[in-house]
Amino acid sequence: MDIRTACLGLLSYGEATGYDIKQRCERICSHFFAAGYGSIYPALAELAREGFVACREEPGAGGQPRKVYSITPAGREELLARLASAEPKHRVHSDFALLMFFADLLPPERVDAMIGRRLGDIRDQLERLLRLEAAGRGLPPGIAFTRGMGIAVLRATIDYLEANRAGFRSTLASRPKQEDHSFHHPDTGDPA
Amino acid sequence: MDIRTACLGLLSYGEATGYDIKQRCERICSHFFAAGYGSIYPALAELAREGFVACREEPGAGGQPRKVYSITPAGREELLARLASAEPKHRVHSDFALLMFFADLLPPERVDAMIGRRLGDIRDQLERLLRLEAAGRGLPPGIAFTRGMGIAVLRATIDYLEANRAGFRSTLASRPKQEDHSFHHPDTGDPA
DNA sequence: CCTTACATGTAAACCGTTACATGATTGG
DNA sequence: CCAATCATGTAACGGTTTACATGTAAGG
Repeated sequence: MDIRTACLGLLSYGEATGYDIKQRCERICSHFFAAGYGSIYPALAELAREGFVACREEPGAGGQPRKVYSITPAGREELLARLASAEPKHRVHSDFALLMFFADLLPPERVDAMIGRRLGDIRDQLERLLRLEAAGRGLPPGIAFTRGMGIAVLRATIDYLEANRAGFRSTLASRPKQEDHSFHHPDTGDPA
Repeated sequence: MDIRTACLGLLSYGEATGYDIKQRCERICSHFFAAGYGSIYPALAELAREGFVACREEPGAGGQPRKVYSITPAGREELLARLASAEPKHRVHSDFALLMFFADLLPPERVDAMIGRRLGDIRDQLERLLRLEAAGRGLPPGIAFTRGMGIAVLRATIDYLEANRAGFRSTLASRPKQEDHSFHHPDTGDPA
């Protein structure tokens, strides 16, 4: 699903500026979706060109004009169509995991430090999601569902990292460099 | 981290053809990294040009030549340098979650069906990771660590989905369409 | 006979991220 | 005075996906 659809969807929850959309994303769906201004503004401009959103100009804080976008009936229809034809893909791209994957090529302290930093990031994300309920009572069902899913995954990750950090570190320390642990011949897995 | 580095890393575990690399990826790190042939082959060609991998041609099954790549000492050095300077980013892009996020715009049966399909995918992935240990005894520490992390996250997701599927469905059914659940005025969260 | 697995590669299209460019206001 | 917040946008670059192009061998 592209960013245009996501913006349209976010706008189905109420009008917003490009800036607002980014903030909303970060607050409520940063655990499975991210977008930068460089994607959002052009997306909004195109949606406006296509008539799926309307734009109203307002003087914002400081006298500079701000563009408040709202979804149009045509936009709602389009959103429904796009959601109906979207495939529910799911992909994770984790350099953190990749680095852990090659951990025996790195100094154990660095690996441990990375785990520490990652734990910090995850805890921040988790707190953000927990705060979300405290503030917005009676969240829309979709938002509550994805929030719960995020919390479950984040907690599981924290638990795993905390439970295995020390053991991983000592395993790495006791086996300084990547010795020849076979991984090529039987190609790890199938009967072949 | 780009695909070139990832290929170099995979080759640090033993020589392989482009085809092998893709299979390995799918078997052991598909839960946090993916690459298609269209990325792998050019990556390998460039690494060879730079002298980080060596290429040996062999007659493969069927008489067609296959190119077996192996990492060179220069490649090992380069890999170390790249891993040392890599930032441990982590990003999830989930259209599945996005669709759940906008669930009240979709027919409840479709939402439920998507959850069912997703559960199937996750269970397949989980099984693949579980099989990995049964086959390759004594996995390298990094691989064992990321495998464990994947299993933990996958299990947590399955548990969440199973526990909340029915409730989500009935919530959606009892509230047919996106009524005006405010999400704009207090902007969900902070004191502003 | 047909499909799956093995095997390699190119080119174009599509998308998104990053960096750049600008500017006012508020609070420390 | 400096940093942060609010606010909008463009352009270049980098990266991946998809489609195209080709061919053998084994198994059902």
